[in-house]
Amino acid sequence: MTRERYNPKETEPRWQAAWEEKQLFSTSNDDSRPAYYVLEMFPYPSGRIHMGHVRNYTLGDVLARYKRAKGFSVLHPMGWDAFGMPAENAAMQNKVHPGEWTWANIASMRNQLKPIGLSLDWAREFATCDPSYYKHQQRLFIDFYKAGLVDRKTAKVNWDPVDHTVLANEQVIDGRGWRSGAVVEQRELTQWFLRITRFADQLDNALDSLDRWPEKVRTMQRNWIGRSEGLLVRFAIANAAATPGADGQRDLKVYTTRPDTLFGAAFIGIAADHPLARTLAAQNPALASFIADIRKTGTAQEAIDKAEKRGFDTGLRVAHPFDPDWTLPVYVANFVLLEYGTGAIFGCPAHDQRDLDFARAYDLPVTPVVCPPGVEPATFLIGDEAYDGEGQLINSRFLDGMSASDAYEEVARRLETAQLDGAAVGERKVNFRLRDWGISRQRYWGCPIPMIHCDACGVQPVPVDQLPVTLPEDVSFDKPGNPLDRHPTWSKVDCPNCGAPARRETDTMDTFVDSSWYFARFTDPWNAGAPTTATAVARFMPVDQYIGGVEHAILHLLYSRFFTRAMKETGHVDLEEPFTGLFTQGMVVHETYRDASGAWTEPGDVRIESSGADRRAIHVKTGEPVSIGPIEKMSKSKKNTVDPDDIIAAYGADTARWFMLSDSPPERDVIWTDEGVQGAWRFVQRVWRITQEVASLEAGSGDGPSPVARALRKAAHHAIAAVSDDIEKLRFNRCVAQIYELANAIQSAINNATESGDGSVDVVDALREANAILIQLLAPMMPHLAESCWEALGRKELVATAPWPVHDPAMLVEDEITLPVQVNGKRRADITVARDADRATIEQAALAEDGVKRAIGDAAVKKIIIVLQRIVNVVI
RNA sequence: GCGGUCGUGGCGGAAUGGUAGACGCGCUAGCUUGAGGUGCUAGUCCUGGAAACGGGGUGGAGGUUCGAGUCCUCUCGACCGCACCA
Repeated sequence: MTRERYNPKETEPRWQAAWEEKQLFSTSNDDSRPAYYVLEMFPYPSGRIHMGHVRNYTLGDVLARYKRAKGFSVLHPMGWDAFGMPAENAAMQNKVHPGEWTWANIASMRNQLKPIGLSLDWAREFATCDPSYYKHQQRLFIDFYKAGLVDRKTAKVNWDPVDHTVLANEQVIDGRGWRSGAVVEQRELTQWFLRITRFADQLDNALDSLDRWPEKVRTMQRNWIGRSEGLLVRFAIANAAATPGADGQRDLKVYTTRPDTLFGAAFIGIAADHPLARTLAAQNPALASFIADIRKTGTAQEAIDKAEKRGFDTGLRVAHPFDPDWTLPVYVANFVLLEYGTGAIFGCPAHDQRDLDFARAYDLPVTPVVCPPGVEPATFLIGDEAYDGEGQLINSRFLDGMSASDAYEEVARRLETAQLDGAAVGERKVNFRLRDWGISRQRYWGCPIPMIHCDACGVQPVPVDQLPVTLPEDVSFDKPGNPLDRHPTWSKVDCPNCGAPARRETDTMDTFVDSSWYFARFTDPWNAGAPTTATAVARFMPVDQYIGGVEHAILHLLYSRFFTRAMKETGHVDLEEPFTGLFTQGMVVHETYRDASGAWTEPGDVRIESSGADRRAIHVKTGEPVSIGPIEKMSKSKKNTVDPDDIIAAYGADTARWFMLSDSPPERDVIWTDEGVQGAWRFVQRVWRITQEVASLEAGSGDGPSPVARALRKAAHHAIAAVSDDIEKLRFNRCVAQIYELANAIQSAINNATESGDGSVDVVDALREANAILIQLLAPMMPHLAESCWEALGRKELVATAPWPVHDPAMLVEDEITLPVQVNGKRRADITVARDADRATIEQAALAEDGVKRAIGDAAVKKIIIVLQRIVNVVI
């Protein structure tokens, strides 16, 4: 029989309008049902949605729709991470105001997003560049400031002398500004910092509790925080008077995680920027020129990799803490970092590779003090490799014979009690790699830092009732630098304290600040008086499932975790961890194509021909062969992008969503292929056809129970259980497989019924039930098709409002089960027995099988292992 | 160098320690349909055999176990992250 094909172009907008009209996805803050918060990382409004967005939002949407059907009040919002540099670059290139550009992009991206059919609560939409949002961010900043969580200090920054702005480390490529190409300078600037280090220990410890986060992300954060336990040791300076520039210097503080190796010390290294190095250099031209020289070696990673260990003997000597007569030379060394620890180290060449390289270059003694297990101490020598493992202490006086960890404790204990100038020589110290978060940016298109500089009163926060500090509209981008800085009037303001003329802060905030609390704002974006509403936060936070790309594994997620703690401390939320569940999805990738001249060729211009195992690509216009290149992340430069608009126009949103979900596990990359999309398209049509056939079936003769019907019901209820479980675990590719299996089962039952004429009442009933279940199970993934099918089944309400089907456990229980029978672990036969058959019955049945008899042959049966309802293994 | 993830058909991928390869793509054959992205049926890990029925098989080598893709040890390879952090 002929049926009309399913036409998404007609149905998809219709169902979207129906959902909209009934406001199905707007979430009330007063709802007695349990809440569930699904959030995908909000997009930067670049102007176009790409396939990565479609994948990200589809994953979240499946979960949102499923949880809604399970009876939760689901919060699933969308907004825009709308501040940032691209808007300013566009302003410079096209003479369009960053705000205008951004809002136009938001409008067009919203229009692209809507046809995907996502169940989003658009009533909560906001953009971070809107003063109604950043007003509250300024309030948070001031509250943090008052709580001592904000710091203003000088810091070394990457300065682009052409663009007149600070660059983030990742914006410096081979020592040059990524945009201007100018050689980046290191400058000391006074900057605003958020004191993330105050929470370093908490941020590290709490990672253990985030058991619904990928292990990988937790490890990355742990490394980034870089907690280490060690000892601060003060070395007395032995010859201050004899060293020009060292007058008054009494001690030098060093941080070490290996106090056990103290007797292997050969030298002290200090950073080029260490205060002591500076004072010494002021009296020592040779040292000054050495420092200037090593500063020149680039900051680029490659340069650091290749840099040789270099040092300069300052002439200064310090005394060993356990032996005042033993002095160590103090070097300025290029591999010692000022930013970590105290900016000074003691070098133990035998047990640290860097120190060893240095010692070899400057001919310093290499004394092994930790002997590896099983090695004779007398013969233990260090060659080109330092030994950093455990072992027994040697050449270490009172430590000799101890294990390294006991020696660590012994040294720490002794130095904690030893005195130098009235203070302890040693102090246990937990150190972190994590630095405070510098948020000052010399840019226009960001959230203004709400501070005022007064000559008399110093730095003053803007009074809260004067917020927001809005960005001026009349700015120009024809010159490099920060337009706020050169605006004639904007920065002029009266000091809130004394009323004298003062100056606004013209730096704006790093855009990572904007995204560090937006998830909390979504719980009540209507609150004009405060950033958050306690009841709304309590209702929805933390986010139950957060979904986004792994590229934000460190910065965004760590900043958000910090912000949540800071907001707790300032009374804006009552929780510490913002995201209990985190999922990092893979990228959308595609084959690349190049024509004969080597030019990248778009997938739309390529036709793939295959015969057998051969795949060849041909240019559709020229007919010339095209070479198929590696599969890579979709990018404009390689022209291997597929435009969501085109796909939706050709196949509809459901096909695109289904394919995204079906082909790969969500955490892995998915390869976009035209064949795959067509397969998804065929399945859409197939579901539609099946539904129409089932809907038109008329119950024939026969009213007894049918085994066909029973098998179908089992398949359907099994699918309910499996799909539900897989959605909970975000294993959508397995859901898809389950749904295919159910569709196949329905298909064969239909064929069976129509061919044999066995359309008994029971079979038709079972078909209708299974078909309804099929539609409901795929509804979270292909919501439009599901509505159309639901309607075809004669249902009056929307499937989007239908409760999730519940499986009947009785349907999953088999009366008879088929057990594989192995002989010595190899399967030789199957037996079918009653579900509750006892061991003796099973054993008898197993040994009666021909295949089993043949495999046993003349051998004696040693043992028979029977795992009930699983397997039988005969051991011979 | 350090840390993490992962190696399964032609491809994407399934397998609470219990029948390896579900499901899809592709391919093969037959039927159907036929002007515009068809549909249905059967087959598709390798290998011997007409078949029945065998042999082998989850990067490699060992081990634990009645039984290993799964657990353990070593090893090879790929990808990702960090990288002079004392």
